[in-house]
Amino acid sequence: MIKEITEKKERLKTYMKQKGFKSTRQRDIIASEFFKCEDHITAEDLYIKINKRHKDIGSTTVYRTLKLLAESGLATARVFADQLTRYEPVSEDEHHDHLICLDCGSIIEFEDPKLERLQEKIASEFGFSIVDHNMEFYGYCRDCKR
Amino acid sequence: MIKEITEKKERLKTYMKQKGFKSTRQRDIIASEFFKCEDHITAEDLYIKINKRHKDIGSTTVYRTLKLLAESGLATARVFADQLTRYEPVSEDEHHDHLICLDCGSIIEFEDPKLERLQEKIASEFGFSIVDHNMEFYGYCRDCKR
DNA sequence: TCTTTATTGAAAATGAATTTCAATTTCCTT
DNA sequence: AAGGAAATTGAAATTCATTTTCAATAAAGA
Ligand SMILES: [Mn+2]
Ligand SMILES: [Mn+2]
Ligand SMILES: [Zn+2]
Ligand SMILES: [Zn+2]
Repeated sequence: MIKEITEKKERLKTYMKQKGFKSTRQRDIIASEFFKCEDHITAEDLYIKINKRHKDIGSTTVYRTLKLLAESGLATARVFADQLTRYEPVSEDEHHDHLICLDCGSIIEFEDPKLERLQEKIASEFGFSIVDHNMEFYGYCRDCKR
Repeated sequence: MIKEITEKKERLKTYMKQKGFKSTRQRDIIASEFFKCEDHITAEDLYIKINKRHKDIGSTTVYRTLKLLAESGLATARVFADQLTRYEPVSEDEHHDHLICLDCGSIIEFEDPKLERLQEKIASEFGFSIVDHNMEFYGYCRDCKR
């Protein structure tokens, strides 16, 4: 197990203790599996992965644990055009947005300070203060466009 | 009835004829009500409005008609953070994005060519060609922030 | 008017996500 | 180590928006 994962699991443990939540075998397995799998996974897909080795862990618990991870700040929930809730590990509090390929489904992450600044500027013109935003581009990735 | 609405209903009729769809009393009433009501309405809310005067029109038909309007290009479907599908009339093919107040729920529309250009630039850096995008800001409007 | 075909509304189905609940587990406190 | 309060679990039930099904009805073209 990679150091980074151990670290995240430690943070989860701390969060749970602080909240009076209990550490369980299920949460441990689900969190580990989540941290080492690809980004933007749905609860259902993570459940399918976990269910191969752990027949006794129910999908309800996977849903619940992903929610817990999001609350603890270790994961972020996102909803793209297919309307499914997807989770990704939080990468050192660095914000990013997404390019989503309509053909192969691949997701490219990017981060652009200029864009963020422009957003702030636009919002301020309306006297609006941004708490959060949601931005995705849909189209075709390099490989999928001809 | 305003001229603009009559015009839109004419366009709908043309679209339906071209597709072999039939003009019905229900579609006429639903489209009229939709075109004259506030933007970003859900099927359910439009149904509630219509149901006051037209007890015989079912919600299923409202769902279906809004979908038809979107297909015909007269409406756009949008999904914001509450995960409900909302519809708004298409305004002379002018694209816009949204500022959504987390307190009062008001929605401010804006349009910024600079932002659009920046988006294209970012996408092209990844060899990605944008077909569509989705961008909303969540926060507090002028009235709701203190 | 006749006839084909689309449309309608009610009810049932869908599917992701949440809730319920009895049984089990965790983790304090003795 | 044992006891016990409180949280957690998995299965099943429930929710809620939306879609599908289907028999009855309505539209439109001949
Ligand atoms: Mn991401
Ligand atoms: Mn709008
Ligand atoms: Zn692709
Ligand atoms: Zn407000």
